[in-house]
Amino acid sequence: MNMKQLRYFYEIANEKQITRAAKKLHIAQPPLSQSLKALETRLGVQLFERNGRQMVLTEAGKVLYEKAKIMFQHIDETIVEVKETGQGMRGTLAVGSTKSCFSHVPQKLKHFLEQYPNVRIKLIEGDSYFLTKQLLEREIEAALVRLPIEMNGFQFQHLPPDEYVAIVPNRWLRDEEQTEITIEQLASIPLVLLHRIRGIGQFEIILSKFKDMNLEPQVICESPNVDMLLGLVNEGIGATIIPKASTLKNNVTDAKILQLKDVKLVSESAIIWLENRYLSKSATHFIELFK
Amino acid sequence: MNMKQLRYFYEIANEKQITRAAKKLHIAQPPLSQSLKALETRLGVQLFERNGRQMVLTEAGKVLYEKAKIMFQHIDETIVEVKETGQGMRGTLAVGSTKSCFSHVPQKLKHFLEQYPNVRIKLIEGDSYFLTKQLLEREIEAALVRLPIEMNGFQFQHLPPDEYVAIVPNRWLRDEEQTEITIEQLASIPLVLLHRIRGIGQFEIILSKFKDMNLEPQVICESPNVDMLLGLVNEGIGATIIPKASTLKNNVTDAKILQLKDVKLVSESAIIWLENRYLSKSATHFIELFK
DNA sequence: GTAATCTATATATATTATATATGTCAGGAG
DNA sequence: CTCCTGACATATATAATATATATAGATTAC
Repeated sequence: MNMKQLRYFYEIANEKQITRAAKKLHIAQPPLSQSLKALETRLGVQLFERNGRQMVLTEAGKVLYEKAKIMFQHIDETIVEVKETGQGMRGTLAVGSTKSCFSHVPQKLKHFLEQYPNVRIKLIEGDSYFLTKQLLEREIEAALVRLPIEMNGFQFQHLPPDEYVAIVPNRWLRDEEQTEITIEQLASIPLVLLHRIRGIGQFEIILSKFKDMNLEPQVICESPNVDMLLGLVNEGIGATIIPKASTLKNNVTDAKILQLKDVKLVSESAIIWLENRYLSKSATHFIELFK
Repeated sequence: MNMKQLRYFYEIANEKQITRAAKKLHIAQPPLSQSLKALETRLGVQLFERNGRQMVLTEAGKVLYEKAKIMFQHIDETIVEVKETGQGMRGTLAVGSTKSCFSHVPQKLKHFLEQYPNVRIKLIEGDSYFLTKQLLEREIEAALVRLPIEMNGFQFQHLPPDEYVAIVPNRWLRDEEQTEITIEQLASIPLVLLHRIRGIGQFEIILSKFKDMNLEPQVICESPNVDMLLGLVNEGIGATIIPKASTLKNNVTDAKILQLKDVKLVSESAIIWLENRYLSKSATHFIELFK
């Protein structure tokens, strides 16, 4: 079925006259007569009664008229939805974040949803390796990860730098008011550290700091999961060194957050996405928020 | 929006490749590329990601794909419904009948509905004048009426002829076994007779029979409504002369149906419809049953 | 009965859709 | 790494379709 023919038919039905409909449609009358005839021939059905100069819908014509009305509505809706989706005003945006970067997410997400209330967010969590794999498989469009990572094929936008802090169980603290700790002191406490499953990352950077000072830390546990580490710390099993933003409101309970005194250890994180690939407007808008 | 473009888009989405879609659509590849581009331009939205040789739907493309699927279904349904309505397989058929002709209706209607189960019948009742008016106003497409009527502008099909009978209350009957009555006898009984609101009809024909025999009937009441007449007869107020088919199963209770002995009085009735006007296929089918 | 007005038809023209030929780019084999 | 294959994109030519103009036929109003 041809949309133009259908719209012409619809206008004739509204105007009950071919000539008047033609004027409304800004075309001449003969092509409109022909168009109607062509439609009737294709459907094998008479759509109008022609009594002299009166054009009255037949039963079949009435059916088509009602159906056409619905169809036009549907088309209009479709156009709006498709356009809005294309402009990132609507649809689903899938993004990922490592646990240690998640602290950046809530605020940005809030701003994003204020601006684009019809966009639905799909959030997934995982380590950098998993997230880059998800990116390549197009399961997500952007991911927040800790640097360094292998950046080949990705574009990125740095997040605000994030100082490392030590989380030390109360039993190793000298006094209540302590706010700092040295690397040397940390070397004497059992450590549980972040370590991604594969590739180099923060783990190696932290160890190098000890090595620079000829210290040998007691690493008793490593895990890619910040929550697990903090669980161990809260149990008093050991201390950890993590980016400050990884400490959320309620995940440090029986330990204290201390600044590193004699070293400047900064964690770089970034939002990354695939290079030279289609990026949805929603994703573009989301990434924009981090600039 | 253009249906052809939409169907092309849909096929590309299915085949995930323009070349393959073009083969399925029996067109060359370049016009298909152009068609897609034109659609994207018109919507102002990218519908596919083109990564090398891969064609993957964008978010907006997915939206359009799903909407298109629904739209095609709707179109298919519409075509079937419109065609069926045009062929009289579906829709509403409005017909009218006088009360006195109604006895013809139930059986025919049964046959009709067996053959066209998706057609809905709208039945109205009224006198000939009302029904012809309804025909001219296109409220009904056919009507069963008693003849004679003014046939200008109508086509008709005769119904089986119908003998007049007398309905006489028990109090005027000589014996239980009586099955006939003469005009002369009827002239001595008060009569309640059918008489349409305007125009000539059966009333005049019946009176002429009395006049032919130099008899003066005692017409105490006339009405266009058979049921009213029979109500009066059943109350013993008078006798009546009506076509036999007007007596239904349960509307003659305290009176007896007697044949007219010395005159042959036959009522002609017909199904009538507008001449030189569009007649729906349903109506055509219905009228066909009376041939 | 005649003028006015509407639909239908015939033919010409403009627009659009499609085909052919060719260019460009990405991915895979040697 | 280079060449080859296969896919999409572009340019141009041709076919199909839609539209316009002119005109005939038909019906209503005066």
